[in-house]
Amino acid sequence: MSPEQPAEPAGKSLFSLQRRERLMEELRAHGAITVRGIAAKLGVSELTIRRDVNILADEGLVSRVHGGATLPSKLDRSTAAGRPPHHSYSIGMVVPSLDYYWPQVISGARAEAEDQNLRILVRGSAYDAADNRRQVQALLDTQNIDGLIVAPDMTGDQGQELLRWLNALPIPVVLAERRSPIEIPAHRLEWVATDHAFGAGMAVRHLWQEGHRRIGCLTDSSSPTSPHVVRGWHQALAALKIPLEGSVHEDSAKPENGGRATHFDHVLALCRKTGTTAMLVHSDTQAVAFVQHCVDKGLRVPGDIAIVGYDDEVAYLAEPAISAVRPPKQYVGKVAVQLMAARLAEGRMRPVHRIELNPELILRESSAGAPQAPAAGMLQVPQ
Amino acid sequence: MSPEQPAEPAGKSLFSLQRRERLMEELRAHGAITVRGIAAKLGVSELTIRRDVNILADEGLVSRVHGGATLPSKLDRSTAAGRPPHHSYSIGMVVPSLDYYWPQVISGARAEAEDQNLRILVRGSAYDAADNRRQVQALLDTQNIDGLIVAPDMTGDQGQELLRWLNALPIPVVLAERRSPIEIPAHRLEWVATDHAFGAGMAVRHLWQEGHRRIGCLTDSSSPTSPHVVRGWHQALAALKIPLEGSVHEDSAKPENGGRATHFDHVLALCRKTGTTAMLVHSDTQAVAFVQHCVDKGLRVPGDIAIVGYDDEVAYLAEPAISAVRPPKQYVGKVAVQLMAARLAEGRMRPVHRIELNPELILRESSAGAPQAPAAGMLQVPQ
DNA sequence: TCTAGATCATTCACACTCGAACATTTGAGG
DNA sequence: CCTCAAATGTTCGAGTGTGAATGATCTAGA
Repeated sequence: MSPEQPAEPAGKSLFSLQRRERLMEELRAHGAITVRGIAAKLGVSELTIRRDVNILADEGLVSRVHGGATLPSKLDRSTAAGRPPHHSYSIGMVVPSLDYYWPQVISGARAEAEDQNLRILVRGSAYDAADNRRQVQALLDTQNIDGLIVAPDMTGDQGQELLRWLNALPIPVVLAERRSPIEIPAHRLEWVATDHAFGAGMAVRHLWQEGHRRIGCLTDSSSPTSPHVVRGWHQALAALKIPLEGSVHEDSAKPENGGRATHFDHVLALCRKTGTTAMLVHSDTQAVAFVQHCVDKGLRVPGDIAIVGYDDEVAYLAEPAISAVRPPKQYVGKVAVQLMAARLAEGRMRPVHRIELNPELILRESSAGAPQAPAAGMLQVPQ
Repeated sequence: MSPEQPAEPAGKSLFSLQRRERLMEELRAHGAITVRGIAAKLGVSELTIRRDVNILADEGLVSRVHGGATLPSKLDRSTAAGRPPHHSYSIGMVVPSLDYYWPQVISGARAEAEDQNLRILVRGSAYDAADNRRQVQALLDTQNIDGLIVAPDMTGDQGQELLRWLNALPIPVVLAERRSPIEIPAHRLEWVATDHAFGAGMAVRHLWQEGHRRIGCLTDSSSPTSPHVVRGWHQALAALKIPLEGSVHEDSAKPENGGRATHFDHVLALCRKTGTTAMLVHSDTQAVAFVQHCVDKGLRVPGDIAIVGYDDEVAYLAEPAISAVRPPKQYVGKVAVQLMAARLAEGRMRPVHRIELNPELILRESSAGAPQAPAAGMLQVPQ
């Protein structure tokens, strides 16, 4: 391998097909890309990106423009405009982040919208109810929205009020990765969400099967996902008869924890004290940092401590690569659009659908094998 | 590297099938593999890996790229040629009754199957796990079933064992009006079910809004639906701050209750004692009989006692016509077939879907209007 | 409208990968 | 023990993907 790579953020080089896949993802997430930007992001030359764009344009998957590419447009006369676009409906989509997690959801939604011949308008928002509402209102005011897909902040009174407001909107609303709580009879709201509790349980069971008997949990309470992960962790511990007290459960978002390194040291100390040999770490960004910290401290992963991340955004980049629970992000977007399309087509007679999707557990190195065999005889070192 | 590391053909070299399995594992873990890397890891020559990749690519399990392989991609047009065989599938369907409730589910399933160009084979079964299994086995043996939609009995050890067996079947399985419990990690089972708890809650809230402050529940514990109805009733009482003790909750399936008339008299006596003016009656067959009984006893419905039935099979036949919660039976069948069709078309990559549908509340005469001025001494009747 | 700067297409070179033919090993059955 | 067939390894010429250089073309801004 040629190690004279220019500062490559992606760590490992991609195959051409993956590169084009990434390119399409970026395109669907942002609506347009620049050759320069993508080249830098993927760590290849601009020429390569141009070639990719040409290939994709030949298949009609993108429209070429000077300096980059956009989603296929009917204004692009180079393509064989064989289909009547006739956008029957327009859907607004408001998501809390355009950097993490959500680009893939958007990508799945865009792909499905294209199949269903729908127009989709995406807006990013802050992680708070007031801004959620502002963004939705903006879509309602300026565009002609027939339906809304949204992942609102649901915390506090503001969140509840927002839900009520959404429920009362005159257009159908689908929540993505959110559930309407039973306390609020938001009976018109449909949703599609990943069953994060199931995902966490799957991770715990996997670690149990690998031989771990003390399995901790490191979460980030600032994320809406976290409560579900913790719930799944609890349920799995109960099912496996692991006592809750004595199990490490730390929150990396608590302000009093000081610096991250300090907190990680604290967590490791707790692990040592309780005999914990495996950790489920929510947000695999955290997991990557945690593994790095462990390695720096001379701990072997997975020998001394096994790690499973949650989200699978960057888990594969770590060294060693981190096993992670992967929510079906593309499908969340896809199913949300399917729900919306069916609702728009069938109207009120269709019953309210609420859909949970199961995540997948991706096994990599960070959780392989039993917890450290203390005095394991040196096995043969063949070859 | 820890012991157990399969960096070499340690112990036993793998058979080709196992090797391809490993290859797919690595692929799932990292999204892509290099021929070189995988060859080194498995201790075989690169050519062997290339041959494996070709085999897997022919089956559409991977996409070939220069230097390795990736997960199947739509951008890979080598595979898209004649892949979708559109060979029509056959679906088996086993339901616990061909008289009550299920005919409409079957009707919805049949309609959707026709749209999707699927063949569907329906079998009735008894309400017990052993017969469920017999019927499913018969379908598997005699017909050529590509998928199974089933509403099994899930009670007791036999029910759990049945679920495990279904989960292990080599064909996709969709449960209808059943949920796989979290205790059993039946992770492959998908389902579509009515949210009966929501339906019961809707009924309670409706009665509350009509002015009732004591709302009882008459259930039939022999039905799998009943626990959910009771749960919804409980949750709604809690939300409305109606104390649970003092609320009438009777089970018409309990054997010691003697004849139906006797039991109904008992229930009415309880209502009188507790000041209950409204009842949610599960299975509207029961509701019809109960209304008849009330009328016979000279009680006015809804004047003296308001009734809401559950299921809406025959509720409209009573005199007066009974308000009832109507589960979206047609849609349960329809969505089950949709799930199955999508699963058969998309294969393993599709995440497991679990869908809840909301029922509808059909308002008729038996629950209209406020409770009448007390004939006997009653508790406070505000508003 | 014109100019400066950016973007694009073409060519060439290089390294790596692929596939075919042939050689070798492995395992099952006679 | 032998034979055959399937699986695997080796070699080598052809093919493929990538990047640098260069000149043509395009866009933005005055």
